[in-house]
Amino acid sequence: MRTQPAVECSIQRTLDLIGDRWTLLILRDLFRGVRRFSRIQEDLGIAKNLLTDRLGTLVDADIVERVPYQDRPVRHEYRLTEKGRALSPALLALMRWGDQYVSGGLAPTELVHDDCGTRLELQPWCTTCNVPVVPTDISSRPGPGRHTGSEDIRV
Amino acid sequence: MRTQPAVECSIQRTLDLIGDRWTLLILRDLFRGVRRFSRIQEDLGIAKNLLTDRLGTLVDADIVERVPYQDRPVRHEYRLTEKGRALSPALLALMRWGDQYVSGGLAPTELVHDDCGTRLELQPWCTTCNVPVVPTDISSRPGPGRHTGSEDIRV
DNA sequence: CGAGTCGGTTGAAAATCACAACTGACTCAC
DNA sequence: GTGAGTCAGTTGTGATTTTCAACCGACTCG
Repeated sequence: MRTQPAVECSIQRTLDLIGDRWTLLILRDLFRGVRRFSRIQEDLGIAKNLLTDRLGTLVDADIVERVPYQDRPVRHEYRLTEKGRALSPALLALMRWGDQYVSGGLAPTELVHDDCGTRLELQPWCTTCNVPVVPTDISSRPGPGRHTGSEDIRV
Repeated sequence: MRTQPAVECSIQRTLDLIGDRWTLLILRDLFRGVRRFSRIQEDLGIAKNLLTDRLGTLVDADIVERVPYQDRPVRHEYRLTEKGRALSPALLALMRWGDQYVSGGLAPTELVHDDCGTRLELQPWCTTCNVPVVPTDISSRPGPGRHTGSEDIRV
């Protein structure tokens, strides 16, 4: 268990929720359309009791919802909520990093823009200048949710 | 330990490397400029033996490098390599998600574009159409690194 | 009726983690 | 030159988590 109190950082808060060894993998399966307990379990090789526990946590956090897909016997599947779907940029960023640095630049799966078929990149975007922004052009500042004098992040 | 063989997915490969409870938090500290063993240790509240282990893994994976910052006694600090710095979009995406859904829309820390001060968003970008792309406009296809018939990802 | 499926629960063994104590190389104050 | 302090760890032990296998209940299908 974490001994420190939660710091004023959304990365920490996020990882406290979904940052364990299995949760992001479960979410990836849900994005892929693998929504049933047994399918996820065999796809990931996760222990059943852990999958029960992790899905419960995700449902409690409103990232995933449990919806019945049949009666007699009633059985449920797990679907991403809007909050869960909002994690797609994070998953995509992890995937693109893995493509470049773990899979040797050869993506096992590419994501493409429906309209034109172009392979998608993921980068910070400035909505004012309407240009992509590289890490060296980024600064940080305290936001409206800042309560204490914690340090800034440089990316 | 994972019982399944690594599947053809860069998310899984990435999470096998950095997807444990502490590693992304350590990387966040390195992005923030917290680079010394004892500073990271007290900032995160991680056990020292675990921090030793995680930093070793990151150095082995060439995500972080161990560089001396003084002699007598020689001491080292940990710096992100280019491979490590390339994780910034993933950290940023997790941070933005946390801002919106865990910190109640109030970001403790905002990232801004140096040139204009606009708060940064992170979204998939189509370099051909020169427009941001929403999840519903994304498709997936097997990429050059695909070896087996694994399933596609929908984000 | 018997076998099979799905979505779990339970219990025990194995792995991992947290915490405290200790170490080595060195500095700095006295 | 002794004593306290710092930094970056290592080691040992007990607590927590994870894994693995077995079992269960509700139901369907043959």
